[in-house]
Amino acid sequence: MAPVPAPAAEERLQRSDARRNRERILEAGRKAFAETGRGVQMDDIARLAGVGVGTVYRHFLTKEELVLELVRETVQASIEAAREALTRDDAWEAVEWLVREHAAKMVRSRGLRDAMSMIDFSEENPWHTDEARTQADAVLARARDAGAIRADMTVDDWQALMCGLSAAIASGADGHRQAGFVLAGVQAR
Amino acid sequence: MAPVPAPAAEERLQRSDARRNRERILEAGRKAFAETGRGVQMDDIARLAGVGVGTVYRHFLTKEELVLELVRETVQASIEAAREALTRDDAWEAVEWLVREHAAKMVRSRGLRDAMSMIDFSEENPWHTDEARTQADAVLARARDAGAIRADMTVDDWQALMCGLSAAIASGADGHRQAGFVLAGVQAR
Amino acid sequence: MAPVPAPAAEERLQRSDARRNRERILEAGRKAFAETGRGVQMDDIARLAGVGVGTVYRHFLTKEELVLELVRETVQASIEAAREALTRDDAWEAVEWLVREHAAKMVRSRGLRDAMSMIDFSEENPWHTDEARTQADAVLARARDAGAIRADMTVDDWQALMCGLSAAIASGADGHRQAGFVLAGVQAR
Amino acid sequence: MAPVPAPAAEERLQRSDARRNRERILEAGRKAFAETGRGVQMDDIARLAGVGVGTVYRHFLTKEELVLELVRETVQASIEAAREALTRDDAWEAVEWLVREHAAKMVRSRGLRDAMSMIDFSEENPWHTDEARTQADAVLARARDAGAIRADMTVDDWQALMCGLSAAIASGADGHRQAGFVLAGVQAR
DNA sequence: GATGAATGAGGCTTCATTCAT
DNA sequence: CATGAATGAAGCCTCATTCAT
Repeated sequence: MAPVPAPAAEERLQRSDARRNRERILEAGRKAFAETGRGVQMDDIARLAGVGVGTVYRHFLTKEELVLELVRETVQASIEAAREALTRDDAWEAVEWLVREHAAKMVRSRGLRDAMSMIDFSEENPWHTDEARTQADAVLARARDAGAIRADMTVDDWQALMCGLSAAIASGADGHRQAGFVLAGVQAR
Repeated sequence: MAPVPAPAAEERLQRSDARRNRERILEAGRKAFAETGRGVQMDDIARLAGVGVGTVYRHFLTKEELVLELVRETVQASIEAAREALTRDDAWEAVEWLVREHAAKMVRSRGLRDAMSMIDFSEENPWHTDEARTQADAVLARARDAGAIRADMTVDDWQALMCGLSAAIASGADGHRQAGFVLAGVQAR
Repeated sequence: MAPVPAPAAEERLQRSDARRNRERILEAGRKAFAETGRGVQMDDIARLAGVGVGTVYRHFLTKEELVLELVRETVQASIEAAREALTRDDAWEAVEWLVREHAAKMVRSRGLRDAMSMIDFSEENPWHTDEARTQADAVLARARDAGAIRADMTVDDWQALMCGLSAAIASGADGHRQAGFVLAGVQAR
Repeated sequence: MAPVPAPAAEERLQRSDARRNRERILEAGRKAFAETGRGVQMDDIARLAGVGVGTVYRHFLTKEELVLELVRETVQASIEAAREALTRDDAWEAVEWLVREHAAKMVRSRGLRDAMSMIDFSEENPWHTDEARTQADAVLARARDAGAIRADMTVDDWQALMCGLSAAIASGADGHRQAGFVLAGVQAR
């Protein structure tokens, strides 16, 4: 009787709008960090995204939440990179590719380092999640077993090295060269 | 050279007082950064130093000035470390000692990294001074010539590596291990 | 009286729907005030009512309108209570019943006091309408004439007393006891 | 040697300034509440006091702290009023004077009621302190023993009555008349 | 009509810096 | 010179209200 509109369709529409806005905000966040560094203000991000501040806060409860999400994306990409790396036949090449990928990512957005440093000691540091550590360790373990990298290298070592690499690049260094040093540092022998 | 007129006794007293205050403020700044990281407030530093904020501002025109001085000290120490390193007979040992010295310094005060990152792109970044670069290069050049480190390594590479090492340690990593990776990374072969 | 044209069946449906929604919103408003006090947000009320905020605004142009309606209901109930009271034979009993009724209502929803205080000085304070004052006065006049309550008591006194009683109860006091004090306060002698 | 200035004297000077500012802020708070009710903004209070917002926050950590202090003052006055009341020979007169004093205070600043309602359920509601309750009870106990007021009246009853009286007056009622009703309500018989 | 995402003015609070004592 | 109270611009966040779907 009462013509109930198919909610699924309608909801999905709304959601697609909202999802698009969310994406625009994250995109704005990335740009803003890249340009302004940790000094970014929520209002700036909102303006860049072309939405009101309220909308930013509808999608991210606090500034930290937004930053956290930005880092989560990076971590997620890192996890996927590790998976991708594992498809290589050569254990060392996998490690190499992983480092270069990370370096490339940081070169593309040096601001990410700032975002990362803002939550270094947050309870929910996405780098400390099981998945992030496990995926990285899969690459490391294979390389260790193959005798490609130092036998004593741990995930913690690895993550700290990536952190250092990020900082070096963020400070303006040449990503390719820094990646080279890191690789030479971890290689067996 | 220029014959500075001997200051009156009273003046000298004041000056020594002032110098002592300045030192206490810097010391407080070090502690404050170590404890609170980039969140330090001028009031905190003043309280730690046992002086009023006004006094802090008498010695340092702005917060950035104070931070800058903190970093300058680090850079100065680094310069002296390089000099000290050069007294070693072995070119590689000099490099090794320099890296470990830097790591040790950062372990002692992880907060320093925060101070350093606050002025990364300041016009007057003390790491970019001639003296800092020249001294470091002296150590590097000798090691390069001795075939101890990669032949293509530049001062820029080096400083970025130190920056990365600092960040890695600041993030909680084991200083000794990280230093090890850096050393392996720069070593020839 | 005025012969209203019978609305089309469809229209009537919509109206009954709308009326039902309106009632749900008011009910939600009551609950929300009871739970959250003056801190209620329009979104809370909407959620409680199971409708969107937009719907709340379709029925009430502003938050104040909604609150006003909540108070109007209370006032209306008070008017009807006065009518009911007048059916009692005993003039004092009528007064007593009226006070106890008010107290009971406030005990049931201490949040109402908050709603009431939000519009205390609104132009349209429903307590200030003729009907509210006249009905109350009918009870008072009879009691005055019967020598049951102080001869000098005005409607203004009465309404202020009810206001005070509400506040006392809202602050957590025992409704029965407070009603007792009010009654003793108005009784003749 | 170093001529240390008598700190006591200097400090007292500073403090007298600060104390004066604190007083001006409280005074401004009283006025602001009286004029604007609970809607007062910290900026308004600062402007009224002729100081910057920062100064307000130097003296009161949060808005609630300021409001709390405003209420504390009222409570303190109430405590002193109770002491004063006890100097009367007649137990009933003491009660009467206390009620009238409270009413007079609320007439002088109807806005106080708003301040009070803002912290009704705060953990530190100053009305709930031992001293406030004990002092009031001293007056009540004497009056109870003298048979001047209802034998069953508790401090809780009393405080709720004062709360109601405040609300009634704040709503615009005649303070003298309302006080009269309260007194009649508590009197024995 | 209903929905709820979007809006943005406005509120509270912080903190680098200034200045009267 | 030292002090620390005062300053106020600026940041984060809220919430009544609007409006596209």
